[in-house]
Amino acid sequence: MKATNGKTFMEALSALCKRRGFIFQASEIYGGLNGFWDYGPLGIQLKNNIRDDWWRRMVTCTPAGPDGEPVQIVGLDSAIIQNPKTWQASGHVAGFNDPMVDCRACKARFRADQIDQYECPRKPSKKAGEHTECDLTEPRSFNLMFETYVGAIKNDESRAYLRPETAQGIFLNFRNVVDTMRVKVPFGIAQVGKAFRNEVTPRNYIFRSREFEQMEMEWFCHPDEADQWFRFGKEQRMAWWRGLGVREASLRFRDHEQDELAHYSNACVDVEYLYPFTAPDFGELEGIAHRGCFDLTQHQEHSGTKMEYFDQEKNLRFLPNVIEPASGLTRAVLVVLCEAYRVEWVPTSDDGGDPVEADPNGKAPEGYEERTVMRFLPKLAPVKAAVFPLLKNKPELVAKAQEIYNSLREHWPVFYDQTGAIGRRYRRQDEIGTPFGITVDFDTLADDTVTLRDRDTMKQQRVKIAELSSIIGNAVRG
RNA sequence: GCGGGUGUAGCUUAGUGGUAAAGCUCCAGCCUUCCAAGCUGGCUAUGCGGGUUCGAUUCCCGCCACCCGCUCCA
Repeated sequence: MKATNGKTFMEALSALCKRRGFIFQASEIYGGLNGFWDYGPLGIQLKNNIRDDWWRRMVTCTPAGPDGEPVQIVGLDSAIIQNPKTWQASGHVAGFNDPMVDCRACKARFRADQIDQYECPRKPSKKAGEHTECDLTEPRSFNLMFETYVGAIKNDESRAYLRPETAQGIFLNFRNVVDTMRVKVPFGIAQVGKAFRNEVTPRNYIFRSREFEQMEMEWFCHPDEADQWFRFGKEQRMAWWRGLGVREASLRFRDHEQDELAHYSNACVDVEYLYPFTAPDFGELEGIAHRGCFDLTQHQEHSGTKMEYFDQEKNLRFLPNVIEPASGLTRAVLVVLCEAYRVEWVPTSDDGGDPVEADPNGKAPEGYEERTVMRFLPKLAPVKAAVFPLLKNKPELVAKAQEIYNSLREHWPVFYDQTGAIGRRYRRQDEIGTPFGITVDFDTLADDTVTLRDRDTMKQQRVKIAELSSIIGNAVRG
């Protein structure tokens, strides 16, 4: 996929992200480290804004459920390193310590040293590998989890793992939350945090990295209601992605086939996005899984702690089923960046109309010039507004601009810039997606009005200083 | 993990077995009454390590990173 000047879209986007302080290669001065990324001053602001929007939707301002009442979801922040038995119970350790052989044909996985004891899933009468369609890989070790050692002694007893997903921390605390929060099934527990996977092939910028951030919610419900909540979660999640300003045509659902379901899952649907590097195909963005009672059962068996829930009203004791929407926060950052990035041609004359999307293969026509702009929704923009004195060598303009800047930054991340020509300052803000430019000129000193410049249309209007807060506030609330 | 390609400043590109050049960006100053203007000055680069050589950014080897295919992807 081409962008401009022969560069691919992703090259142009990652160059902007570096140039403007969104995303840097981790330990860049040492040559980097494959699969790790640092988020710069604007990147962390953007990431936090997405995270906060998810948290608001998931925890503090949940949607109404089928009965019209808001669904109940509480937050959690569990440890990255848990008792290693956690990962034995969850199934993450199994198969990691021994070389494994996969069958490409039937997706089955066998221990290499015991392969003659397995039956081929397709042909119960035959051993693995004996069927004509069997397509076995070489034995390989899968060490998807990062290992570390707890305490001073490094041995098998002290070995622990960096969590490969945040979900298990939620299951471990199911009883704690039920016992302390007066929640009733159905309810959910949401968590945002780092997860680590020693991926074979990190690829495609921040799409698949070895350290990443997840936003997961485990919804606990009665088994009879699980299918209904699965459908509900599916709709809610798609609505959230659209609410980030992602174009409808760039999103779709994809149901998992029976043979690609993970070991814990009864059903799974992916929200997929049309990534520039997968186009014309879509790529995974979020998974919504029906996990049945797999996890609570496993932890109940391995820990000996009862995970059953007792419904007082119905006098029912049962092991809840779990619906899990699991998405990558860092992947959401990538999607928002891809959606926002535009190269446009803007008319050089005042009455030339609105900016138009640039032809990736062409030069700007006569009367137009090129600009790069990040069209973030105001609620996601790292910086909400920039304040400029029209001229920096006029102390009265500078003083007034700084006064406005200082009052606005009480409420939002706001930028102040007095360097260079005013047009140059607007364009700088376009590149980081600041929705509003506020310029203090000589009229300001007379009537307390400023020009408010819109990032997308590049149009300006005169507004009272006193109105700025409500204008920006309304836009940011969306 | 396999194969191919690429590594010179923040970006885009020069160039050389012997002092690394330019434009844009960025910073400072001057100027400037609304969309990357002008003038002056400034910071900043041969991915890392070894070898050959009097001398390596240039030639050779290894590594690292990135890109493109495949592979993989709880």
